[in-house]
Amino acid sequence: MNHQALAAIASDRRREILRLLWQTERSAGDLASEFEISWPAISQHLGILKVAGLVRERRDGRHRLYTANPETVGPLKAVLTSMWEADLDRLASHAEAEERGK
Amino acid sequence: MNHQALAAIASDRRREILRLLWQTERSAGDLASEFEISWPAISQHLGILKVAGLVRERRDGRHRLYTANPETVGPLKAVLTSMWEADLDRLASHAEAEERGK
DNA sequence: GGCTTGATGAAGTAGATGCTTAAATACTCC
DNA sequence: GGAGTATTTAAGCATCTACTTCATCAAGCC
Repeated sequence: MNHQALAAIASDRRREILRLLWQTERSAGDLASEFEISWPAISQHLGILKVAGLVRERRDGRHRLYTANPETVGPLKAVLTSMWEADLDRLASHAEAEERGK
Repeated sequence: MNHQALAAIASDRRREILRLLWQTERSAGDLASEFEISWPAISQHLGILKVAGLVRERRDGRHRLYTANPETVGPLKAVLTSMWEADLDRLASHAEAEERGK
């Protein structure tokens, strides 16, 4: 565990990315299509996660495939899992509020 | 565990504060004397830690005494301990570098 | 080679963060 | 109640962060 890893998972966006990459390997573009922000933004987050050692990159033709690194993410699993649940709750209540606000 | 807690411990300074408060109860001023930054800066960090639920405040006369909240810090203990070690290592190597640089 | 697709790099910007100093509040003691 | 001490609040500033758009690079296809 290092500072960069902690800073990396302190960001909502990067936790979302990490959650997807924990489940399955994905290309940067595939990943970007899940979010409403630009490709370069995703690319920047991936760079931060990579420097922190939380994700691994593998090249396959013109794709770069990313996965969560079990070695480094493993020890954080408990924290991340509880955060992911909190994220989902938060998203749900946000959606409800939007609904009410209409 | 909530977002605020994670953001709170992502800061080097706040982890240092939390480390001191994990060991013993301290007043804000006592705490401030351990650092080279101003009292208000410490107060602001304490406010963030308090909102995150990581520290508790108790008033005693004209002092306000702070402690780490075992309920919320407990689950983070593993992460924090490893970070505290990393912090100490980092400080040590920083000091060495300073020494060499003279 | 030249075009297309997948992805990163570079430069700029708005908003958040960490600090500062100065002013205000809360409590005690006389 | 007035003075002094402990601490927070307010306002302002510099730096950092997350994002944007535009430019560039790398690999495969014809």
